[in-house]
Amino acid sequence: MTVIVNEGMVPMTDYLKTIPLFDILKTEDLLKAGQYFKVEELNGEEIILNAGRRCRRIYFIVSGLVFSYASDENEKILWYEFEGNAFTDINSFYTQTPSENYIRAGKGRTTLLSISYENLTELYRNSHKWAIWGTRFKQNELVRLTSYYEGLRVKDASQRYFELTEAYPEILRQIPLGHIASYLGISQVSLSRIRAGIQKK
Amino acid sequence: MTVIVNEGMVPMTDYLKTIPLFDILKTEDLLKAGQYFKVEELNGEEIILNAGRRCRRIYFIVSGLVFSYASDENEKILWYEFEGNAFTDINSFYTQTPSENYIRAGKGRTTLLSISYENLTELYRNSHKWAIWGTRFKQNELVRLTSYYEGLRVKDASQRYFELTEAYPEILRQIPLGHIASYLGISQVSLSRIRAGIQKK
DNA sequence: ATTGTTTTTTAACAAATGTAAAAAGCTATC
DNA sequence: GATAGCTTTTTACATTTGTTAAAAAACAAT
Repeated sequence: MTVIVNEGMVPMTDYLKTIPLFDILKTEDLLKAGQYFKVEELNGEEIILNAGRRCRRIYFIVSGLVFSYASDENEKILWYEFEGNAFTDINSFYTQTPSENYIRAGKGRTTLLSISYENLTELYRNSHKWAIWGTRFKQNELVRLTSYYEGLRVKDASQRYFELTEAYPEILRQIPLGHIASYLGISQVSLSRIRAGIQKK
Repeated sequence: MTVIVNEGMVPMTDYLKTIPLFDILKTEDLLKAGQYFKVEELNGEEIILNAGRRCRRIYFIVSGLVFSYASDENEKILWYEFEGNAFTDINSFYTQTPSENYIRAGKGRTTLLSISYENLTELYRNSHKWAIWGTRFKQNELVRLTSYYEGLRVKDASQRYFELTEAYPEILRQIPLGHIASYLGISQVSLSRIRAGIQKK
């Protein structure tokens, strides 16, 4: 059950300031944008976006985690995202067309900030500062995407697994191994083999 | 040998107008930016970026084609880019750190527009219009990257090969099959098998 | 504790893919 | 048109990886 929290009680800028991505903006810029953002809280593994529907919003994870998976029979995990980062279905959101993927919250409590495509575009049009933020933000997204996907091409699965466990040791313990395997682009059996150290080196 | 052509002879706006990506900008905006861009012409398979060096510029392909490959022993092809599109080493360019990959021009003649990271950032700072263009441009890049890489995860190699040959039939004939195989994420032998129709379906 | 449920590992097998090397096909040049 | 050099296909083999199924382990709950 989606719950929209703290309407007008906690200032929106307080929420925005919890997200490092907004660090380059001044308080006055955040104030200008506050009206466009929404806070919501999810409990359990709720679906945030259904395949076939247009993704209307981009989300910023205040706490918890979120993942997306393909709508084919394998339901392959496409992306996992953690606290402090942004999340959306890139294709659906930026082209405003129906999505081929699902987005779901992880177990436990998840707190999200979000803004609609229309409002974000409007923000860029109305504020030079926010437009510059937009170029910076999307640069970061490009770098993150590219790092992940080039890694998928250049590194082998066990290397990627060990990098992942080093980067997010605690978070990974909350995620079923089947999902991690899928995220790494391998089967759960292969991941078990890697974990067992059967893999050379 | 890199040749910088047409210094001051053909107005830069004429070059910029050949790139569809700049369509949303008015002539006055293009004029404002003309001084920042450079035109160059390459003959043969010249190296545009060496691994280990910082990628200083983002390129727009007026004609010809360009590709990047990893600096590991396999020299895996990471990306092919065609006429009308932008090209850079995303990690190196947007973080201004040394690159792990090479960028090279394809065979034949290649004409490129380019702008440095510093000048691009400056353009965003000086012009709200260009900053908005920047958000739009990077959105497109995000969508293109995501489409390609999600395809890599969800579709099998033969499906991707046939999609590629449908999209760029003439261009593919100029590219050695080893490169195409690498781009598709498979070995050249596997690609030969696909082409021979050994593959089921 | 014991039972039931879920997650993870193991085992056995089949299928796909890569590697290396040889063969065939092209292109260009003398 | 013969030779050399390059690209592509084929062959044979080894390895990896996925699939299915079952066993084991871990976790919850009564």
